[in-house]
Amino acid sequence: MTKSISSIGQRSTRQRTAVVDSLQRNEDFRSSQEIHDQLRHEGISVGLSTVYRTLQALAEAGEVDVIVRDDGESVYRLCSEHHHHHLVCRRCRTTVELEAPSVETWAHKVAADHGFTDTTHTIEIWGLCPDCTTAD
Amino acid sequence: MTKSISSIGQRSTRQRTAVVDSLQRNEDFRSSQEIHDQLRHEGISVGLSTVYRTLQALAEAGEVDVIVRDDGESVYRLCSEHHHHHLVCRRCRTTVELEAPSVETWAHKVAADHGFTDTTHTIEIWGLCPDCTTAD
DNA sequence: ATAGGTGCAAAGCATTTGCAGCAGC
DNA sequence: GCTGCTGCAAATGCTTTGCACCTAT
Repeated sequence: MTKSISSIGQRSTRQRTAVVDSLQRNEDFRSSQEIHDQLRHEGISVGLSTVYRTLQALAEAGEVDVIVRDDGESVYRLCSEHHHHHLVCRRCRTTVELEAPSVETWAHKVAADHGFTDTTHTIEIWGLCPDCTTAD
Repeated sequence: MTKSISSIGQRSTRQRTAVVDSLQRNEDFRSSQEIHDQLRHEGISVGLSTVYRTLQALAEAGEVDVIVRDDGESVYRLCSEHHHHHLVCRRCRTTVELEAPSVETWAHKVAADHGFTDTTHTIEIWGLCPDCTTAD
């Protein structure tokens, strides 16, 4: 299970394990800095650059989902094995994972119709979750 | 026609006119810096901060579309009067404006199903346009 | 005349990078 | 012991801000 995760790099280090562990214990998208902070609070000292480098490697290896928030900060989350999208609370960041075969199909069809190749897409839905709606 | 554009701020200045003009003459998404560069090449001197401030104001007024690129840079484009999405060439930035009523519906429905309120969504499709595909 | 706008330079942030030291293998 | 990994600090790149000057009204 941790097997596939350690598919990045050639060595298993305390730092990488810590970052991956942190990802595994969290459902929502978090930035490098947030992950770094959490580790620090847990008493685990890992350099910020190492966190960045690790997340980057994981993203390249396809082990994590990356989305760029409206403010330009990149946030990461371990992803399930297949493509999906998210419904995110803009206040508390609660995240619901969505599957949308019909939208996938639509995206590829539309792109193909216009002669585009090698397509990818970004679909994110933002809103207020039930709790935050009530909290108003 | 320029009327609605001048809806930001209280004064009509050379600089704002220049930025809006530049937007009107371009179909694709461009960053503040790119717009600033273009104006400079046209011999129009406008401070970079002014470009940023103007685009920000336009975005707040809903006059332009903003999307955050994968690298975290914000890019702007005058938007038509209604909600829509984009198919963008990741190499040359050619942009096709899309309308997708079915996807709109899907997004709102999915959000509502999970009890989310006040929802918005981001849908961008990236790929290589026909020209750039051929250029390989 | 008088606020709102502008421009510069400095500050802020997230992220990347160079390099010397450290540690898996 | 070699090589990859780490961590610091400095650098980078986009964006924001403070502040004095300018200018449309």
